[in-house]
Amino acid sequence: MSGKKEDFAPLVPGKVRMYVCGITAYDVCHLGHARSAVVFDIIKRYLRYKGFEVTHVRNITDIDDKIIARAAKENVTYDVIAKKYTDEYYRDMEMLGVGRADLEPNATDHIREMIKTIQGLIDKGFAYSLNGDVYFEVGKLREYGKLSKKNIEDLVSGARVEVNERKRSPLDFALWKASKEGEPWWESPWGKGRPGWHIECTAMSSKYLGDSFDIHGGGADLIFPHHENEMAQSEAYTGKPFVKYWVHNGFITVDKEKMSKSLGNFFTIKEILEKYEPEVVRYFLLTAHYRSPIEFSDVQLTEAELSIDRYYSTVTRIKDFLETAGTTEKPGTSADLEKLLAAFKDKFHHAMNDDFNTASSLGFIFELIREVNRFLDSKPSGNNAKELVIKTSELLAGIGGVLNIFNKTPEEWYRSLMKVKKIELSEEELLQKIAQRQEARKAKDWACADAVRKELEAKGIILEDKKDVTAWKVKAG
RNA sequence: GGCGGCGUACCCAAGUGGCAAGGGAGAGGUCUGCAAAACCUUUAUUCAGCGGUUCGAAUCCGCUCGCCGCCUCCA
Repeated sequence: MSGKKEDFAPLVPGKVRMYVCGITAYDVCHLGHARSAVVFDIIKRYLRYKGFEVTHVRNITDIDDKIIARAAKENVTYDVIAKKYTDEYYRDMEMLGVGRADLEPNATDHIREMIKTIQGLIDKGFAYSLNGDVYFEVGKLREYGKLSKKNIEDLVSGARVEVNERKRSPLDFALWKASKEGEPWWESPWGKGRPGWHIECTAMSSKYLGDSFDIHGGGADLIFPHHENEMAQSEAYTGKPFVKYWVHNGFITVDKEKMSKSLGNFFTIKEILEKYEPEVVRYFLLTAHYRSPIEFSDVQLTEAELSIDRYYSTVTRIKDFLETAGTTEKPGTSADLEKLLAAFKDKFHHAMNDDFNTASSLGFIFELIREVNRFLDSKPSGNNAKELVIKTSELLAGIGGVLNIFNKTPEEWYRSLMKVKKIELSEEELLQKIAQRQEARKAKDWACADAVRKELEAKGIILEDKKDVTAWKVKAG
């Protein structure tokens, strides 16, 4: 609310109530929707990891102008559209590792609550009805504009709002809209109609989280008018502060411009997942701070893929070491690794405590990766060395668990890459080629061995010769 | 016009008062039959520019330039 970072202290100690604006189910989701979902998924996971009991509500708007328009165009009822795109949404989210919210209410299941809130606002003098519509009277709320830091005069003078002559002010916004011919409707004290955009969040958040709660989130483009109006309604209705911390994520940009439906410069999640592994997309979204804009490009996604590959390569190396390390105690150069291991969790917590700095956290992960690689390069052996390496891999997995990345085995990662890169080669064929090459290598027929490697490389497969075996992986990037 | 944000190496990016994380790319090296991976060295005496505050600023203040967002549906 202050527009600054503040120390976090929930209204009820140990419990966090969080409401995040979900989607309007009228079309498939693009990467911008994914960012918002991933950001709040991380916030929830981290708060839980820190021991808070989190109640997360994420609504789905299943009735609004765009849904109605789409339904009319496809000649189906609005609920068919809403259902279809809600299902698509869940499919996308699951791919990206975004968990379900605790409560995922639909607007149309809460018409009664909304009507009650609207009636209350009328009774308190904050709203008025007009030919079956009901409007919130912005001028009645002195603090209107405090979230988006706008004042009413500026808004009025700059108003590009379509003027409805009968509204008392052009800024007054609809709580209830009378239905036109052929539109879906619900019975109300003001006649047949449907709810305005903002009222569902007011009604549903108070139903599930109470009049005041801790965190309200959504994309930065929702600050005005949506969240401003939502807060106006809620505070006018309850007389209590609505939300303690507003959290808004920044945009995805394409050529520096906001990715959006209206500009048409968007990429759907589905499209992107045809070219990139889901984990790559999630990782990419964590490489910049959640409030910063993040530029979408193939270069960025490719770099994310390379980073993840570096992680899994190291995991493989760790696994090999644990399987083959001898029992003779040989310490290796472990000082730097031990130092970092000791400090690692604090560093991670510090970064995440500071407004969920995932980019910084990822940096620490790669510092640790380098240190463990250095340690392994020093050819240690024995149980102490193993323990250090085990501790490292547990730490890495633990952090990965909080961010919900790095949770595959390297084999799963490479299989997944094979699929997404459409490499037409079965694992069986691949192993056959490798065996063939091993024969050649045994016979020191280097030309033949190199030919096989070259052949596979052309298909996107990299071979790595180890002590007695040859491992394969998919070329990242 | 009002409000808000951003500008850090070749690219991405963290850092918001005490000698500039991390990833990618480039160059050289170690290792290897050759590779790959990994590691090492190297690439910002400097953080858009100009002033100011301070023992000390990328970090605070002021101005200038450039880019973007919101003010209308939008994650």
